[in-house]
Amino acid sequence: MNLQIQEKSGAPVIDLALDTIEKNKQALVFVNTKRSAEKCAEEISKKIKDVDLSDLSEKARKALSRPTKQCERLAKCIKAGIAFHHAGLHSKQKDLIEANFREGKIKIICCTPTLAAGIDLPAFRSIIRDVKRFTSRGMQPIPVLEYLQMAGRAGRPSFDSYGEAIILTASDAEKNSVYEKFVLGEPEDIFSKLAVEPVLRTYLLSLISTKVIQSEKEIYDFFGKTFWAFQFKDMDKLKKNINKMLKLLSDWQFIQFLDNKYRATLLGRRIAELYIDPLTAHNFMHCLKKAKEIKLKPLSFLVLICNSLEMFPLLRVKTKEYDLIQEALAKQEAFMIDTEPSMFEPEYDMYINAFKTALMLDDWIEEKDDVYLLEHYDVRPGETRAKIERANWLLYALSEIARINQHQFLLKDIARLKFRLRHGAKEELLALLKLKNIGRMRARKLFQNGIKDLGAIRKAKLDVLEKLIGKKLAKDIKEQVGEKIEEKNNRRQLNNFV
DNA sequence: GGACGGTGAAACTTCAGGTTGCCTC
DNA sequence: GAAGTTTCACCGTCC
Repeated sequence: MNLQIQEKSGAPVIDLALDTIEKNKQALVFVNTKRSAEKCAEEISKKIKDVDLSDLSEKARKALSRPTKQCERLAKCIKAGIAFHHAGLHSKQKDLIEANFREGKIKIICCTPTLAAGIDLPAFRSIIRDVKRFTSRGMQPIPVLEYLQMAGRAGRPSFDSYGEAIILTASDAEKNSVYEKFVLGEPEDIFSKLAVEPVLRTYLLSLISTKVIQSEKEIYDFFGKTFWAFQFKDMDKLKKNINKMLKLLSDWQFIQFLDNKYRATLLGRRIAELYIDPLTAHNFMHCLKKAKEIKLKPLSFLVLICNSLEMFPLLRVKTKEYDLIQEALAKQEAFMIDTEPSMFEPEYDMYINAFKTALMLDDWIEEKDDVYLLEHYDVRPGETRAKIERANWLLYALSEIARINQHQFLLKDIARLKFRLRHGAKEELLALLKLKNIGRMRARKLFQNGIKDLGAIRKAKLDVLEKLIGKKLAKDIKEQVGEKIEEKNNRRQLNNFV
């Protein structure tokens, strides 16, 4: 098909976006980095003059209690009916963008592959600016499967009879190769992930634990029927891999071999239930043994959990901050449960990244806000939330492992940390945070005004509370601490403020 | 003559996203 | 590998 677009800006992406809007249609622009998504949206929005979505823009700006630079930038774009979308956005902002794109208010979304799959957000055009992405092996073409996902966003069944998927290239040569690879090319074969060690050991333990497979024969039979075996073909090598994992699981005492049957130990069963990598569990156990000899603080636990595969991808220590992080690490060394690898070992990079990630979480529980975290760690609200959730799960797993291994003295500390992590608050707010509808902001406000626990709420005058957190909420928390407030008001359900 | 501001080239820096789980402290 | 950002030299303008 021949597509003629008026050249206006010198940048094909912008021209295409403007053309789409002129046709009164919508488009998704796919780029390969978060930074590019933001920049691209910004550039397009600069060209738009006659649109003013101020209300929507304000909503996006105020999604967090204090707007980050990212919020400001997004708000500016949305004002012109353009948005960017990537994993760094807060979920409130993602929802806002998606909903308003569906409604047709937002015309263009510049995004990373977040919108390629999973979410049903069709547009008239899919504009694919980048078909290469940085990987550990340098810049690599994206898989054909991924191209198909992006292209598949084009064409809204209820609005258009067809859609347009457009790849942008820089030269004729590139145009031809891209056409051959993506448009004419076959999608890649799918490869079984069972071959990856962490996955294999996790499933092996899980299957033994649930008694799906117990004898050696059953184990081989089961895995022999998997897609992995079908693809891999070499059953001897397969058995070797399985045996290696079985030995590891036995050495770690997660399984036992009795009467020709593998059985999960109590510990192994719990680990399978927790669904963490047995290696992570083993490392937790190994480190907890040393816990008694070390003066522990929240950061100790945070580094321990960050230093596991489940926390990937970790925050990266950037060239400029390398010395700073290293210095911080040296200062905290005495509190670490994990043994720090030597600087010359390959694990050191992961360790220092884990340490940085832990520092970020440590600042979060010291009530630092998103603005601070973005400036100091280059971590965006969406990414922070994802890390917190993951850390929460791992802390739960850690406490379960501590319990089973008779480290009862640690349970309280871990539970407190978990609670603090969930709320992003200092220890002193713990009592107030137990109230429904009271998050770190409101709890801090109450605390600063001398209301420091549930008893203080009981004693506090209603009008004092009302001034601090509003009428409805004041009554609500009074009732939560067991007082009855006479007034026939509809009780409104408020969202949790975390 | 010096402060200031705009411009552009060169030097650096950084680089997607998704899933798993439990209950309460 | 390349986009995006930062840095810095250079030049013109204004007071």
